[in-house]
Formats: sequence, structure tokens, C-alpha cells
Amino acid sequence: MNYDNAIAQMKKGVLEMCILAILNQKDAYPSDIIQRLKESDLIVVEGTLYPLLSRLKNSSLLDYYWIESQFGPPRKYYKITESGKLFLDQLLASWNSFVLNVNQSLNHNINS
Amino acid sequence: MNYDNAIAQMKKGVLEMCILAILNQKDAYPSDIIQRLKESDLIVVEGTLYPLLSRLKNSSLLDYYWIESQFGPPRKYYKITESGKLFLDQLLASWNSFVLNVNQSLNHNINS
DNA sequence: TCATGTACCTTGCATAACAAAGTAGCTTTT
DNA sequence: AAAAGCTACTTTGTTATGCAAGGTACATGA
Repeated sequence: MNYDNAIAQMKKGVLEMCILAILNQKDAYPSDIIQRLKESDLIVVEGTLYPLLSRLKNSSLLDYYWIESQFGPPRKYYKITESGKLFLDQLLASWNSFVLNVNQSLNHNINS
Repeated sequence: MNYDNAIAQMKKGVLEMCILAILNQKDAYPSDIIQRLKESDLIVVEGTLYPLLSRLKNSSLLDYYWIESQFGPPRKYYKITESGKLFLDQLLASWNSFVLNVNQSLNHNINS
């Protein structure tokens, strides 16, 4: 039990929402997505991201297409689908009420 | 992939913080704790709570004592320890920065 | 003594993030 | 044209957390 990985545990289930949100703004390829998450201090490694993208693709929340790069191997660009947008709305609602509920529980019981 | 269990995933790692916060206010026994979490719509079942309390106890973040009830079997009251309070402070800091980071990521990428 | 209610506890499962290792295309260096 | 290096995508095995389901134990009342 150490708090070094508290964030890692808190992340669960929230990453897919962040990724859908990122792709909701514009299409991106995995290394690009990792870079954007880092900008918000939400570190993600490849071994986390790739299976997650596959899950979202298999659930028809994302789609992808290949684009050749001028400086290396081709890139797999992901794009959010219409049902992905609907799903994202649900996740955002869940997230907001969850944060409210946790903060309510904390405020009830912290006041030291 | 359904959003019915989105909350279940988001909970991970946050429950121990909520439980420490509850016990930070006053000692309580498990059924009592479950009741309080329900009041904040953070549903928890016994199979989740008991192992979690044991983990926190084994990590010396909690301690307990028995009190006999007039209306049934004795109750196991849990109490937060000094190191539990320090740990709670760390978790609260992690939680707050995590929420900020997620919301930052969302705001960067939602604006539709 | 049997049913009911309260309280505590255990076992097995599903899942999500991660560490580590691997595959493959393209560029640069020798 | 090899070799080395970079970028990018992918897979495998481990760990942990919450949950469903079932079980144990004690007290009270019919």
C-alpha cells in the first residue's frame, strides 16, 4: 500500500473518456495521443494505449485509417464515430456526477 | 463496452480515500461505512469493503476494536491511525490534482 | 427449535493499467 | 549495401481492485 500508484488506480475507466475527448476534437495517431495526455500530466504508456484503442475500435466507438508518413513508417489515425460521440456524452455525465459524489463524501467527512 | 459500469471502473483506487475520510471524522463499523457511502451514491457491497478494510489494517493505516451491540452480534469498529491520516492527506492531494488534470484534458478537447 | 435479522468473512471472477519484449518500416551512417 | 538508429505499431504476462455469490456466527422472538 503506497501512494506512488494512487493515480494509476484512479485512472481506471477514465482514460477511455479522455481519449474519446481528444479524438472528438481531431483525428490522431497513438504517439500523438500519448503526447497530448502528457501535456495534462496523465502519463500513459504504449502497452496501455494500444489495447485500449483496439477495444474502442471493436466497440465501434472509434474507426481508423492509415496515412503514410514522410519520416518513418505509416501512421494509424483514429477517428471518433457517431456512437463514440454519444458514448462520450454518457461518460462525461458519469464523470461529473462521480466527482460530485466523491467530493460530497469527502466534505462530509474531512472538515478537520 | 457499456457505460453502465463506467462508475464501477472510475471508483478504483478512490474508495480507500473515501473510507479513510469517513473514519477520519469518527470511528465506524463496516455496515455503518456502507450506509454512509450510499448517502453519497457511492454504492459499495460487503465483498468490496471487507477486504479493503483488511488491507488498510494490515498497512497500519487503520486499527480496530470490538464493541458488543445490544441488538445482535458484536461490531468491529475501525479507527484511523496517525499514519493513516498522513496517507489520507497524500491521497487527497493526488485526487485533487488528478481531477484537475482530467478536466484540463477534457476542456482542451471538448469545446464542441 | 426454528425463523429472522444483523454482522462479519471468504472465494473466484472480470478487467484495466503497466512492464517488458517483440515486429516492422524508413532513414542515416559507414 | 550492410549496419545502426529511429519511429511506430503490437503482444504477453503480471498485478490490483471491485463485485457476485456464498458462507459463518450471534441474538432475539414466535
